[in-house]
Amino acid sequence: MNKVVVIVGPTGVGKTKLSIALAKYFHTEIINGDSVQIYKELDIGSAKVSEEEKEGIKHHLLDFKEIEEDYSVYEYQQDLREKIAYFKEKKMLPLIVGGTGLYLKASLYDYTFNKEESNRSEEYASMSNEQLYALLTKLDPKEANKLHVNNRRRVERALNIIKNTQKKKSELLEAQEHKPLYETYFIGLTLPREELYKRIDKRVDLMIDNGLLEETKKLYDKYHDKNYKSLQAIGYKELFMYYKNEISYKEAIELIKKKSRNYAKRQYTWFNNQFDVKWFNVNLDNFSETINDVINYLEDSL
RNA sequence: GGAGGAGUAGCGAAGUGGCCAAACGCGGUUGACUGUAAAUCAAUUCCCAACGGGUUCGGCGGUUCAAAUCCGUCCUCCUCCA
Repeated sequence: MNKVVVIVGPTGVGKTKLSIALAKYFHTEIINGDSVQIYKELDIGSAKVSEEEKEGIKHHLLDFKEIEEDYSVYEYQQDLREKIAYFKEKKMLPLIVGGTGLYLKASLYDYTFNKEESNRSEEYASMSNEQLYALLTKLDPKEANKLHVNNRRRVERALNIIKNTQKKKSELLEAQEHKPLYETYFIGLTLPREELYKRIDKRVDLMIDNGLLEETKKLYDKYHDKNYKSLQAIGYKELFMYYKNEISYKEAIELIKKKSRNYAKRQYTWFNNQFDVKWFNVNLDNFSETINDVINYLEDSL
């Protein structure tokens, strides 16, 4: 089985910095595992690596989709697997850096998506949560049991799958084995919660200093009448609300910080419960020590 | 110095004798996750050896079978008049 290294961790711990060091050490390149950094034009707000920070290391699956493109796990899964194969061919260690749990899980494990699944139907729009849930309970009780009535998005999705494939979603899932496809080493970076939150808050202020307002304003002028999902990302969504005069500037900034903190927490939940992660405490005063710890661990394990 | 108003859980804010450990919102914590995932959703949030118990509603004291709610007093804050 192919060996793959994945750097995970909440937003703002220093994954990017570590990834560059590892890429240099292992003479390899970096594959992005973040659902937002995939998009062009979302640079500052998504904390995308700058050219300078890259230090000449090549990045894949980064900054390559247009804002208006509808990219999802399905495409990512194909792209990432292709990349891993490409790395193998080049005899390079696939080094993935990312925070999007589902994208990684779906790609590194044997998740199967059916082509017909994707079409979304509008016919449910007028139905209440309860009605939708009742319908799902009738068509696929097992799936309904896993979902909460209020999770409308998921309930609708299950109904669409049943409609498009003529199969129960629960059956489609049960047919899969969820086995890992690669010998994956999950490296996790972590910080005490309070410390992390402070860093996240500070980083948002820093983004503003680095021109987040200019970046978002430009996007707003271009796309404000569209509803692209790429622009639902933290930072962009809130600033758009500000430009639309729905909230004040101060509220927007506070919201961005809060959403980022909430997101970091959700990332922990995912990584802790979905992957077998080897965690490393980040040494803020001496990051190279953290880098060394990781390298030592990988040298012993790989 | 005088007149009025206010002090409720981490914050905001209901409640004005029993159904109050105290609505609701925010924030926090925990969790779910197979095509919107930086999304969506759920649970929990005074303390504990927890289907039970212990302490709360600025402090102290009182009335009452029963108080966050009534009375007295003290403290703090706000507005107005001097």
